[in-house]
Amino acid sequence: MPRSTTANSATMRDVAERAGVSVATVSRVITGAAKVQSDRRARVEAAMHELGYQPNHLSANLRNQRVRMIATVVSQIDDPIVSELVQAIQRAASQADYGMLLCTTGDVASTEADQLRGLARQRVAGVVLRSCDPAAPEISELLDLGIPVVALDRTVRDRRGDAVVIDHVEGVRRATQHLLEQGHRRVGFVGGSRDIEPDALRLVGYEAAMREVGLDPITSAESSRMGGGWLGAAKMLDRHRDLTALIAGNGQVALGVLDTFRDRGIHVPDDLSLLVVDDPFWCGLVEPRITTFAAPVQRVGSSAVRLLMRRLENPTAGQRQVVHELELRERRSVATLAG
Amino acid sequence: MPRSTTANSATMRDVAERAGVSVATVSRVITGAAKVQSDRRARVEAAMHELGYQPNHLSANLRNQRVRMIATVVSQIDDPIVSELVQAIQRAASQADYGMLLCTTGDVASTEADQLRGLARQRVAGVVLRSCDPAAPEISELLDLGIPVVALDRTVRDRRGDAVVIDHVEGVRRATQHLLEQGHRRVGFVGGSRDIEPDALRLVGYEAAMREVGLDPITSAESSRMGGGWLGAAKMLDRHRDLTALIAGNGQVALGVLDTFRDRGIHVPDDLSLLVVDDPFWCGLVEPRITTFAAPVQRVGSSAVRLLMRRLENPTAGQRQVVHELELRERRSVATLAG
DNA sequence: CTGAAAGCGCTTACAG
DNA sequence: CTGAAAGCGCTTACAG
Repeated sequence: MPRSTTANSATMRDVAERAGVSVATVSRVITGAAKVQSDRRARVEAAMHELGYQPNHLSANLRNQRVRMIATVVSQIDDPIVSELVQAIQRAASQADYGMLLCTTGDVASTEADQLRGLARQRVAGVVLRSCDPAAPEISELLDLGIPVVALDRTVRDRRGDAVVIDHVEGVRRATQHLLEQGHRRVGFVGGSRDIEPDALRLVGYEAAMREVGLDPITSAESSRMGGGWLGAAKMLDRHRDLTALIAGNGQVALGVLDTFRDRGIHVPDDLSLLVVDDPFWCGLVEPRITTFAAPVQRVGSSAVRLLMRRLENPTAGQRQVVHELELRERRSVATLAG
Repeated sequence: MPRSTTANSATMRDVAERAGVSVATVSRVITGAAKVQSDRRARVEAAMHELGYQPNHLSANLRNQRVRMIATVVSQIDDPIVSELVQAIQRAASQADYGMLLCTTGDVASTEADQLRGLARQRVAGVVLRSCDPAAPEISELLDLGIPVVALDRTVRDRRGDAVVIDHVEGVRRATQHLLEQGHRRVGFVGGSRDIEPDALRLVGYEAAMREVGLDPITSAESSRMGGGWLGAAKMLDRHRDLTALIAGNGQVALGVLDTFRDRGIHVPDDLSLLVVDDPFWCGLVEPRITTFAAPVQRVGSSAVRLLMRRLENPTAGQRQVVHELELRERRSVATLAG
């Protein structure tokens, strides 16, 4: 008869009694942390089976002062790029035998702070943070508790954490150069909000490339969502009728840009060339397939988990930063202009 | 000087000492579970602040025998429908002050079993399960432990759990009727795999609607992914040259169907009408915008969390099932045939 | 290799 | 309203 107070749930103690061994031995069998005589091991395994024993990690967590879970904090996941990223993180975590807690912030700093505070209380093993508030004190509190934080794609002020960096400036610089090489001169950049770090950096990369060849940048930065792309493209096309190519600063904005194109009956690439930064799945499926410059999202996600796991194993390891570059995925949305 | 053994982390005991009260009082202040004299309360709050105290849920979890986390188990999230669903679940959980653990199974039964076993060990508060193996014994083990399981969109054999059901049969029956009402007779259904419950049910709904009016069903069920739609549509178009409309059985399959259309230069809706079951965001954005029949995904997600919360509050409540219907979102991909 | 025992940091019945 | 104490179910140094 189990003595456990939790309804119909055997404990290690029940198993130990049934197998005629100590709870220490049962624990050793389960964790595999130490050798146990094979006949005792067999008795323990039989007892576990007979009792339908399910280990209770709650107590192990307390004892070990850690949960085998990492947290991923992002704005929202109903953006194909983000869900691809989260998926990659989840897979990598799962392979390392860690669960993944998903937190969304809607890019609202106070929500992010709430989430981070909750993660501290839960003592998650680590957090992958695509932050909207680099200076949040909650980040430091996590670090103070010994919970590693990996900054993903967005800087964090507290420099104790590792980081996965995407080189947006250089990537978009090269993206712009790609258009210039195809003979385009009047190239506009419909970007996301300047308040969002990667979007701001992309704008910088574009401007750099244009200025390097003595051209005036033509930019818009309404918002990082679809509506911003729609509005930005509309205004830009009104003001600059001689544009031959547009760069959409991210996947959401690109959807809006395409909407504007449709409103006006603009055909890609005959009327206007289009290059998208980021490569959501639909860019490879629409007609015409869209040329993109994109980070290797899967690898970005697994890098983050790798950094986290490394620090979990060695909390005092030197601070590390992994940089990923954007890569050209050439498709059919960019026309080559005659000399 | 804190006595805690965990590095630089104050415990309730440290707070109690500093405030000159018992740990019980500190606990009462934090949980708000009982009244505390206001001056003592103030002392406790001051002490917490001075020590930078962060409550440690690990111990509370053990004591309470539950974590304030629910788990969501789905195949993968890089499908817009699934990420929308997961997002909705995450939001609803967050509003109820629960965290959300995300598990993906790739629709592989053994992976799902592993995940469920892990959730049992972690003693999550509840699980929202879009299962690929209705008969998995791990589901019963969760229920045995008193962990509520809500079956989402896919049946679970163990009938102790609540369920959120989507009425695919009736929905697709009506979708098919919608096409018939527009004058179509030769309507094909490019569905997902018959091994996946919702896809199988959708096929049934289509066949029912066709037979009701004395028409022969024309179906394909290659796989539930994009490739299945591509192949299925190609074969079907080869064999049935007189088709006037196609139904794509889910969003992934629809992408493949569109690929086939592009390969063959088929224009929607002039050459062929298209109706998609499910409404991933891109259906409202492509040209022409695609008419769909879809479940209210947000509400499906929040229903699941509501059922879970209800059962958490009252574990012995009667078993409940919430049914959602597919709704028509009429756009421009279906032509009306004369006659 | 094995067991008795301490302890992880909370919460809550119990007594006052 | 408050405190002392038990206990949640494990893991692991310690002694043998």
